[in-house]
Amino acid sequence: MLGRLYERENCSAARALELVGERWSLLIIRNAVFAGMTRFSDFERRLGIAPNVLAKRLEGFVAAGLMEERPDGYALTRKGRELGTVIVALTEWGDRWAAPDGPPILFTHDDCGGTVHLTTTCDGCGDAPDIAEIVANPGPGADPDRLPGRAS
Amino acid sequence: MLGRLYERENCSAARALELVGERWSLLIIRNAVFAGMTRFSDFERRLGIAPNVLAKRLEGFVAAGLMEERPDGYALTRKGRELGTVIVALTEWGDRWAAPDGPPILFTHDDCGGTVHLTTTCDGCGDAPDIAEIVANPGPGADPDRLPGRAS
DNA sequence: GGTGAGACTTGCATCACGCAAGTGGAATCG
DNA sequence: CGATTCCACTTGCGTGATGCAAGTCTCACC
Repeated sequence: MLGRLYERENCSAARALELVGERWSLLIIRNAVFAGMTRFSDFERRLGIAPNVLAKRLEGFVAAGLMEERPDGYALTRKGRELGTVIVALTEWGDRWAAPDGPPILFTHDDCGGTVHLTTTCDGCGDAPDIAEIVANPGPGADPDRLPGRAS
Repeated sequence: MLGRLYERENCSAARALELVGERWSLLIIRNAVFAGMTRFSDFERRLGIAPNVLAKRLEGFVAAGLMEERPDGYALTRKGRELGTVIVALTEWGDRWAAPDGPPILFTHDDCGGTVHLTTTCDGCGDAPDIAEIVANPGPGADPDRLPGRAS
């Protein structure tokens, strides 16, 4: 968890980054979600992360409800597991723009073995709008004094 | 750009985090993508970010090809704009798990005004698999010595 | 010319991360 | 049973990152 929060931000992405925006956090979550990792020494060895940093991250995940401490390690909660979507989004972006040798990792559907991608879906017309066609608007929890910018 | 890279990681998410994993980075990108922000002082004022940190971030984004410097400010490239998907993913996660007052921001389709969500799509069966049904496998750019974990 | 705004730069203090060594407990082996 | 190994951290310290405040330079406007 970030030492100094993004307090002026009325935005769920900022809330999310307050929990997982520190160095190593999303890589720990990635290993938990997609490699089924639970044990301290596995995270430490595989990531090459310092044990004091890892301990602090895991403690923060437990406090934030992303993980629970068990006798055999740290288990993701549903809250924590659903950060998998963020990992997939990062991976797909990285595949497209930062993977000169092609995608190192492919996400597949456990049931049928098909390749899984993220897509946008419009509830109105059913299209899959490009990012350039998506605009941000205030929602039910909006605080007019704390908008990220010209969200109009 | 992270001072110390995730060199042992053969994973596009890690490559992405090397570019945008620092404090403030994704919030800057968010404001650029969804609020059309380009000017230094707007980023600085709206985010409450220190000018030396902001200058360093923007310089890094230009070097990484996420933005281009223009007479009127910093313009996103396509590479930079497509990080919008990551912002949407973070926002949706935050809406679900960290927005007690409801979603502050709703993403809508510019054309029809419908609400936009991210969904998974399986290329094999057409379903929208839950995260728990998605597994990570080595892809074309995989280096067997540098896998995030039991990616099998 | 004076003023104000924008785009940064600089200097310094505090915090975050990395490294290495260490501790304590549990399990295994001879 | 003692020695060894492994695991889960903790501790102390140095380096790098961030935040704050003041500053400089340039440009536009009056």
